[in-house]
Amino acid sequence: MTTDPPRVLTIYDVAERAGVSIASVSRVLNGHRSRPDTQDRVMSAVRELGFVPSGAARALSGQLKEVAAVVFRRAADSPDGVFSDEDESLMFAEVLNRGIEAGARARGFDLLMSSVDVYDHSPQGRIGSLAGKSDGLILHDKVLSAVGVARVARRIPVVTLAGTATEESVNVRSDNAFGMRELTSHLVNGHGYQTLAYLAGHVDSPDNVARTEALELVAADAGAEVWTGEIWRGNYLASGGAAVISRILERALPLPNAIVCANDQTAIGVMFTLAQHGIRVPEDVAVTGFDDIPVARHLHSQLTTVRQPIKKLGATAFDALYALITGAPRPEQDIVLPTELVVRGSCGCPFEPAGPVLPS
Amino acid sequence: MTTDPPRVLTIYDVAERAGVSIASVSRVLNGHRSRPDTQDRVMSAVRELGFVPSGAARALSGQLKEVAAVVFRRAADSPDGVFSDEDESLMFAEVLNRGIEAGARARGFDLLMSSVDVYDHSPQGRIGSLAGKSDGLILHDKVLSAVGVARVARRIPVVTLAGTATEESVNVRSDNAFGMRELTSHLVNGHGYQTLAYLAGHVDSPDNVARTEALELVAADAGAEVWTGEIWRGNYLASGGAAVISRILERALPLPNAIVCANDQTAIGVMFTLAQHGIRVPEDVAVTGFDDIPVARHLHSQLTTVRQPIKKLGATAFDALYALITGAPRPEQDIVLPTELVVRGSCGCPFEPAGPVLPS
DNA sequence: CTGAAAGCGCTTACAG
DNA sequence: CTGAAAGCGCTTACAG
Repeated sequence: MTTDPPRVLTIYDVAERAGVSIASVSRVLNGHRSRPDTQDRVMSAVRELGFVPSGAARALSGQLKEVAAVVFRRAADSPDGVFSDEDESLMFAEVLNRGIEAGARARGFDLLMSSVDVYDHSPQGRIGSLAGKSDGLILHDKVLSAVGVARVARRIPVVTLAGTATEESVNVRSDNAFGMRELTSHLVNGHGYQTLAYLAGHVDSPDNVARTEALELVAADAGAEVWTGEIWRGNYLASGGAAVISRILERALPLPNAIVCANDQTAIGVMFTLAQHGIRVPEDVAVTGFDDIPVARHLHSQLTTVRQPIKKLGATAFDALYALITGAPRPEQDIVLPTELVVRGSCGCPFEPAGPVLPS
Repeated sequence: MTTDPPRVLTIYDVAERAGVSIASVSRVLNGHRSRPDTQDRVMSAVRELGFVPSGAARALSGQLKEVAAVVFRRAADSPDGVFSDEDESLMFAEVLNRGIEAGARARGFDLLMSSVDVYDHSPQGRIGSLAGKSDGLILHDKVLSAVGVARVARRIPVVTLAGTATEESVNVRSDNAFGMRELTSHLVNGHGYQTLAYLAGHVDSPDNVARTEALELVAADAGAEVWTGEIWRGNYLASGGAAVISRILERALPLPNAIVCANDQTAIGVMFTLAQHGIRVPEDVAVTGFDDIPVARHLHSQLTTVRQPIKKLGATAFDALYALITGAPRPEQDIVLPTELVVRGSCGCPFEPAGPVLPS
């Protein structure tokens, strides 16, 4: 019946109300052994007061913050019209984050999300600050160099996605080589295509390297040509894929039998630009993707691609981080999840949509 | 040249290395007055050591955590096929979050993102924990009841989005009434439609209430009928819109001249289901949305809708929260941003796409 | 099982 | 402008 002061509550208030010491309150709150009636009194006091412990104080006393920081790159709004809100479509990174979220939720962790601009070449500051606010870091592809990762990983647990494992950090990726081998084999052996162009992602990303190599290997085996090089260089974005095709067509360069895109997003740009020029997929040229992002099945024509278990990749990354944080048995340094070829229409296979697709 | 122990660095290490007291280190780090040479020595030590201050300790000493928590609802995967990864498309909430992020970035804040399941009716626990880890909360629509908001807002700064302002919290919303009046007037006065159905969102959400009222008012003025009621009740999701239309058609109930959807996402489901049944938009029935989410312009037919400044809404919410946190002059309790009618083809207007749209 | 007390790593009056 | 010291709100050996 007394009006409590609007001051923020501490464990002392709870202790006073429950008639016990702050140590007991702390123990009950953390589920340590204590007499049932002590528990009751503390819990009642907590409930009546609406007490919420200070995360900062817990963390300072050596407890976990129960926060994992996730860092990813976000494209600045690109200037060119059509794909200018490319970053506003749900792509790979977003699905990945949902997977991480699912993993985090299961452990009662919250996620500190931090995007760094594509053009920010020294996100060290941001990442340092995140390290101070979290128990561990999950870094998407291309956020930090291997050296940068190694440095940060010495201070705080780090898991990279589609990166490279270091001495101290764990990497989670999917089996790019397997997926690309299956896809390439389908194209050259299944369809008999003789010329494949590889529309690359960031040339130095491990994913991109692995995909190129697998493609070239299988194609060489089957005696098919692979076109690569400067002009076929994209950036994992739809706008990049569109730009490459525009350039090719402008210069009236020949098209291959199939354009193998580094990822689905690139394929979206490619198919769009081809359509603009009246070039039909797959009749005039086959196009394939990589990832199987949700929109892939709503495209025209429906995209043949390699499915990565995107959400699972995210959840696995969190689990690995959690193991690192809690000092559980160290997870493998390089965790590889399986991929799967998904044949739809854009490779030239007859394809009947399994169900209705979104109106478009 | 000595190997430092792998122990985590503190301000004491920096002080020792710089040959000053920890107080001086703290001052330099926080940009307070100090002699240039003190600054230099401290900064050098910080750099050489790679020191990152403990967020927990700063927070415990009464400093800001520089973290804002954002809570939003996320639909659990719905069981029905077509829209089952509805939550995997970039919709309203995601764009809103990007706006919040932009605002936060400008102030050096990080965002603790936390989604609560649609069916979680007591997210108190999660929200309590977030309150302990952040300087303030931004709550999306329908996360907490007004009473719940009021309670939390007594402990920590709170800004709600599309909610209701309380004594302690600030609300940010857009001008639903204005937008809906414009839209309705366009339909009844511009097109002369006599019957409008309102496909509702969550019946008790303030947005939904405001939209219904505005619609009914303008329609009544023009002598047009508005159909509402149980059968026209949706849930802001595409699957909800689809379900309503399916039911209507199953029972062979009549269609109105125009279906005014509570939001764009609902309209997507509506247009999809109409198309399935061979009913043409806008020839057989006009359809409109609300929000102008990015995909709205890629739909067939292109959606006439009311544009909310979604990103700006998010950024404004953060700014209001920041004002609350820093004790700046208190922002208005109810901040209202303008809306704008966007006429495209789905209302029956002749409409020539301004530019190319995504292939589909 | 419980309480008194030290300690986590910072910030900030308070003297100087 | 600088340093010694108190204090932020918890957790956890250490005694009892």
